[in-house]
Amino acid sequence: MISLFDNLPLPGLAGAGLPPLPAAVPPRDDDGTESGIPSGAPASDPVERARRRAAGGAGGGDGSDGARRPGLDPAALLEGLNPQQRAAVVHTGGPLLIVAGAGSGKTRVLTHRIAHLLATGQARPGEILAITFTNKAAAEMRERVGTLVGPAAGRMWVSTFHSACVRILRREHEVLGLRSSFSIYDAADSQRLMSLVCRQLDLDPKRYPPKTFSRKVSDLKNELVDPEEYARSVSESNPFDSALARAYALYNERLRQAHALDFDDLIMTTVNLLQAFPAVAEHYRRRFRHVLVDEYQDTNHAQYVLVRELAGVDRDQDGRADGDPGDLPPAELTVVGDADQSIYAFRGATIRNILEFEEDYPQATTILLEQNYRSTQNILSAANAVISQNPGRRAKNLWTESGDGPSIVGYVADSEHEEARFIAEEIDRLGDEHGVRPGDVAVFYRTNAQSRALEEVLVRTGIPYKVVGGTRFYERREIKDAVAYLRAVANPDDAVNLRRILNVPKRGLGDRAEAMLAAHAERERVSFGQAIADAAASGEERDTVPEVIGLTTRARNQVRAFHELLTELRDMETAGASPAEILDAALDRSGYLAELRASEDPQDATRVENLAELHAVAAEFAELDPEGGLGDFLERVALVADSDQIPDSDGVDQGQVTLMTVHTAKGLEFPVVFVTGMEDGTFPHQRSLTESDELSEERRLAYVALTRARERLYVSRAAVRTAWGMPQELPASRFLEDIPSELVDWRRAESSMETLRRGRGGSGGGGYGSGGFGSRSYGSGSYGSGSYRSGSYGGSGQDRDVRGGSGARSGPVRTGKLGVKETSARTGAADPAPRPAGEGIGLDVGDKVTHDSYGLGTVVGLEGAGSSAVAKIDFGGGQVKRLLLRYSPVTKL
DNA sequence: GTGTTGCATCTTTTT
DNA sequence: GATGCAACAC
Repeated sequence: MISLFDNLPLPGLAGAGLPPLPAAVPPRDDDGTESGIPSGAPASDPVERARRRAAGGAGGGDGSDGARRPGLDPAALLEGLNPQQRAAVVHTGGPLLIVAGAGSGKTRVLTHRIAHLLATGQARPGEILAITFTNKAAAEMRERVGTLVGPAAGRMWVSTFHSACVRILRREHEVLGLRSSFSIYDAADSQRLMSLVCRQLDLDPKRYPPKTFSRKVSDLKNELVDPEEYARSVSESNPFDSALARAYALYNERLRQAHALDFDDLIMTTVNLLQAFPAVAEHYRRRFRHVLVDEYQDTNHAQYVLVRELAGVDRDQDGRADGDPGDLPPAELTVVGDADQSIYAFRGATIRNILEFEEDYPQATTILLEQNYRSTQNILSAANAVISQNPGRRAKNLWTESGDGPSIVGYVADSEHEEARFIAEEIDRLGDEHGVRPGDVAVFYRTNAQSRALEEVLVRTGIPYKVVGGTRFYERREIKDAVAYLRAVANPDDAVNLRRILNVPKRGLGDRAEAMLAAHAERERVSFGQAIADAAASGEERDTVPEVIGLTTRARNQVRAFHELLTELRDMETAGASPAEILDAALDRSGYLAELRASEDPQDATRVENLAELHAVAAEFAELDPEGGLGDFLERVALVADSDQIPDSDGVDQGQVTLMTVHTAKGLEFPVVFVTGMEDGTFPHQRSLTESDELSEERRLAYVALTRARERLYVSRAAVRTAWGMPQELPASRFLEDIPSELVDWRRAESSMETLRRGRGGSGGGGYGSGGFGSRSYGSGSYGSGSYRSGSYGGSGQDRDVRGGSGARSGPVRTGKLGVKETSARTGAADPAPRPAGEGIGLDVGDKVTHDSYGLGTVVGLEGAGSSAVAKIDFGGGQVKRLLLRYSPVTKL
C-alpha cells in the first residue's frame, strides 16, 4: 500500500532554471483507493521514514534522492547557526512559529530546516511544500535548498501561494467545470469585467464606481465570502451594498462563463475545492507532510484557511465523512514571519494570523530570532526606535555584533529636486571616497510618482540607475493587447480578452458591433466567443446557426476576418506551435505591429520594443521548457511581479543604483540605502494620517525601509514637494523624530523656509504676514552652491551645530507627537489668528486669504475635512493652488 | 465609427 | 503632469 504512495510519478526536471510549471504536478490516484490506506506509520516518524526509503527504494528511479547525497550530514547543516536558529532547524513535532526579525537569517533557517528534514529522513522531497509570496523568494529558496541537497530539491513544491493554487486548480479543473486553459485575470482585467457588469446592471458609475466594486469584491474573496453569503448578509435597504451584492454575483457568473479566475479566486477556489472534495484534499494532505510558509504576517484570511486545509489541521472538526479520523495526522506546519514587517494589510493581509498563531495552534512552539546579521547597530537602533512606537506590539529587539558603524545621515532639502541632487552628489562622493559602486546603492520612496525627480537628476549626473516597479511590463497596453490575443486563442470563451482585442487594431468594430455581439451571446445563452463564431458563419452554416442581428454587412465581414484570424492562430497551437510563434503570427496577421510601426508617435516606437521584449520572453520560455504550451506560458505571464525583475545583488560590474518603493524593497538588502520623502503626508502617506491602524502600517513600512540598509543609511525629506501638479509644503515625518538624535548626523537640518520663519520671530505668533519672500525660495537657485553645500562636505563640527538646533525644527511646523486628528486644526503654521469654532478650518468658498509666499488669494474650493482638508485658492494671475490647510501658512482675512 | 477635446482623477503599496 | 474616459464633431 505504501508503495502506491511512493510510486507517485516524479515531475520532470526539464527547465531547470525555471520554476516548475503546473504540468509537472504528479497525477493523482483518485479512484478512492487512497482513503483506504491504513496509515501504519505517521509521516513524522523518522525511523519509519528511513525504513520506507530503504525498503521501497525511491520511486521513479530517482537515484539522486537527497538523502543519498554524500555530504548531506545533518550535523553539518547546523554549523554556523546561533542557538535559536539551530532550535528552529531541528524542531520536530508540533507546529512551529519562527518570529524572525529583519535580517535575522530567516531564509537560511528555512532552507536549512528543509535540508535537515531530508538529511534526517524525516521527509522526502516530494512531501515538502514551501510557500512564499513572491516568485523571487521562491526561486531563491529553491536555489538555496538545491545547493544544500542537490537535484532532489526539484521534487519539492516551492512556490507562491498563487502558483501553488494554479497547479492544483489546473489538475482539478474538470471537477470545477473549468477548461484546463482557464484564464487568469489580473486586477485590470477584473476591473474591466466589473465595468461591463455594472453597465449591464445599469448602475450609475458615479455612485457605484466599478473600481470600488472590484476592490470590494477582492476583499470579500479574501475573506472567503461568496456572492450568496454576501447577499444574505446585506440589508436590502442599503442601496450600495445590495448593488454590490448583485454586481458580485453577476461578476462571478461572467467569470465562470469566460472560464476565467481572478487573482483572489485562485486562493478562494482552491479552498472551496479542498473543502468540497475530501478526496482531493486528502490527496494533497498525503502528499505534503511538511508545510512551510514564509512571510506569514502577510497572509490573508483565505490564505490562512488554505494553509489549514493543506496541512489538514481542522480535519476532525469539519467533516471527514469517511469516519476515519485517526488516519492521517496533520502535516507539520512551520511558519516564519515578523509582525513588524506586515505591510500588506491594505490588501487583506491580517496581522492577526501571526499574532495569534499560538492560539490557533495550541501545541505550537515559538522561536524568536533577534540577532541581526545584516545591519550596523546604529541602523538597528534607529529602526527599533521607530517601530517601538507602535501600540500592541510584541516586544522585539534586534541586535548585532557587527558594531555601530557610521552615523545615519539626515538631510532636509527645500524641494524634491534638491533632495535628489543631494542624493546624486552623495552617491558620487561615496564612490570616490569609499569605493561604493552604484549597484550597492538603493533609493527608496513611498510612492512610485516620487521616482521622477530622482530620475531626472540621475540622468543628468550620469549615474546609472534602474527603476524597479512603476508601470509594470505586463500592464503596459501593448503587452496586455498582445497577451489578450494569446489568451483569446487559448481560451475561446474569454470574453474580457476577446472584447479587448475585437477592435484592436481598428477594424471598424466599434461599440455598436460589440453590443450586438454581446446581446446575441446573452439571447442565445452562448459565450461571447461563440457569438463571434456565429456572426462569422457563412454559406451553408448560416442555416444552422442563429443569426446575429443588427450587424451591418461590413461589420459582419470584419467579424468574419477576425474570427478567421483566431481560428488560424488556434490551428497553429493545435499543430504544436510555440507561444513565440503564435505571438508572432498574432501581431503580424492582425496588423497590430504594422500599425505601431507606421505610427508617428514616438511612444509607439517604445511599444514595438516592448513587444520585441515580450517576444524574447516567449522565445526564452520555449528554449527552457520546450514542452511548455501556450497555457503554461500564459500562466507564467499572469503570475509575474515586479520584484521578480530585481537584479541579483552580486553582479560583477559596477551595477546600477536601484530605485524602488519600500514595498518592493521588502526582503532585499543594500550596503547603502537612501530613504527619501520622509515627510508627514508622503511617508507616512496622507491617507494613513487619520487612521491609527494605517499609521501603524506606515510605521512598519518605515521599519522595513530602515532595516534594508547594511552599512550606510540616509534619511531625507523635502520641505516642498510637488504633488498633483502643485507644490505642497510638508512637515518632517514623525518617524524622523522617533529616531534618537544622537544617531543622526544632520547634514542640513531645516529648510530655507523654516530657517527664515524661525529667524523672523519664530514659532510663536504672528510672523506670518504677507510674504516678503516669494515663491523664489522654492527655486533651486536661491541657495544652491552657497554656504550649506560646502558645509555638508565640510567638517563635522558644523554639522553638529546644525544638529543641535534641530530641536527647533519641529517647533513651527508641528507640535509634538500628539494625536493628529484632534490637534490638526490647531497645529501647524497656519494659525496666527484664532479660528472660528466649529468647522475645524473655518474657511468657506469665497473667503479672502493671504499666504506667506503666494500673497492674497480667494478660496475657490474646499475638499476633504479635518486634518486632510485641502483648499483650492486662486492667487490671481492664473495661479490656482491646492493647499493642504493643515500645513499651509494660510490666513483668513 | 472614428478622432479630438476637455474633464476628472489620480498617487499608495501587489500576487 | 499624465492618463483615461465621456462628450462632441466629423
